[in-house]
Amino acid sequence: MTSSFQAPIGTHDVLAPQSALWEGLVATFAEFAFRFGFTLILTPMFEEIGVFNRGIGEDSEVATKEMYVFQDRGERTYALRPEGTASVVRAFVQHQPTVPYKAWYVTPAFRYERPQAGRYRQHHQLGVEAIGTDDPAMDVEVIALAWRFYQALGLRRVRLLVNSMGHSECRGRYVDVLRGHLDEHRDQLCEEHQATWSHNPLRVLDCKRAPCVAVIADGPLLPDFLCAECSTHFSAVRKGLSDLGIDADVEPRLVRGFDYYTRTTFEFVADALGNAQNAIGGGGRYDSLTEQLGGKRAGGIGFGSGIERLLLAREAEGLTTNLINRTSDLFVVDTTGQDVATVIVDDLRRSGYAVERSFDARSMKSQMKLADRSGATLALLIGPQELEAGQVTIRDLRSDDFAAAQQSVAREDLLPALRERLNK
RNA sequence: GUGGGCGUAGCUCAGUUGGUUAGAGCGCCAGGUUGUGGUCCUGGAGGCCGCGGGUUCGACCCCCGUCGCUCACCCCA
Repeated sequence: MTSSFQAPIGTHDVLAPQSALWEGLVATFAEFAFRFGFTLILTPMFEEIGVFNRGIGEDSEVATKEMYVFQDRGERTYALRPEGTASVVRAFVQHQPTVPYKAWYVTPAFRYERPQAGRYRQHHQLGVEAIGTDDPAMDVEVIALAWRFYQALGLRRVRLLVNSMGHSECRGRYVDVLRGHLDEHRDQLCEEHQATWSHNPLRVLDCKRAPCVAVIADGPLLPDFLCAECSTHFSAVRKGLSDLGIDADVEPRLVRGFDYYTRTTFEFVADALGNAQNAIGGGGRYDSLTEQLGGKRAGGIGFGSGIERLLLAREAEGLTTNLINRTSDLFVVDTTGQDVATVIVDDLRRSGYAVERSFDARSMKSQMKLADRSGATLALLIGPQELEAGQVTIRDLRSDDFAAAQQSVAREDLLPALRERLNK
């Protein structure tokens, strides 16, 4: 079929009924964020390119080959947001809200990649940031929010991996030793990293290719290089998680794709997802990002979670129930020209019911069919008889008993009758 | 960026060694007499067979290109 336009590569239109799953997910996350004391933040979808480059690292995979960069008519260079954190931190630096500043967001994120299962050029993230405290209890709170949220989604096969990157000094010491180790084995690295290992040795830890994996396997481990303070911080985070009954596997080779992380880093892996795109969320602490973006020092921690992957993970775990009800309560069938329907539908909606109706003056049979398909519990029938008598016939669409399923009431008695029938 | 698979109705797919008006199921619409859905029956709408070029008397089918979808590597959500 020839169609003149279609959604760009790696992007998707989401229509009902799938979109109802999104509503449920976002609503659930909003509720949890609220419970945990986070307020909503909205920031622009694009920023000056430096906002992203400085934080995530100019030589990171995302910055070098995945960002959507463009110039506007004023020749300013902008980039479409590739992730959620940088914009929030920029807004924090700009507005200086009282600390700790705790914000949640839901946003599209853009990365120019070859699409595949669980990876898109536009994907969507739910996330939080808590800025202005170094307290490990905040790390615990942020991770707990994610964990409790996943539980509420019904996900069971999720593993939490944690690590500590230390602060700049201990990380610096580690990088020196790592660099030495890589230098020793430089010829054994994968092709790409033979050329680039020296520039940013931490990237090699992230490499999935066999040669690099082998070299890293007997290399130095980050947690062994933590200073006393970072080590204490990391212990406090692990203890806090353990106190909450949240199992965390320390993964000493876990480094994440963005350079801004310090101390705590973590990732949530959905084992139900068989493919390589099984990370449903991740995050960490970024204690120097505010300074990198021109502000005063303020420690922060956050996480982001991909909506598409959460939905894939739910599907993979066989979780089919939606988190929010998106079927109508009532369907109004009117064969008298539908002027009555217009008024009754509005009345009912003002009373709080979810009400659907048909258009184009379809036959009764046709309207009943639509009523059935709408999923509504009850149909309200208005034909010439009801119009004449000032009545409405209530028909239970979910009952097999034809006689018991139907009842006619006066228009003024409709609301009480519905309250009884629907129990709401 | 590299590599594999695939593009035929809204969806899932058939389509016989290239042969005339391209099919099915589901979905959609309308009927099955006098106001009733979920089952059943009948009928209907809906396809430049992704696009462009080539081979051929003739192409959905073969060849080339292109665009797109999809999966994997890599990276990540």
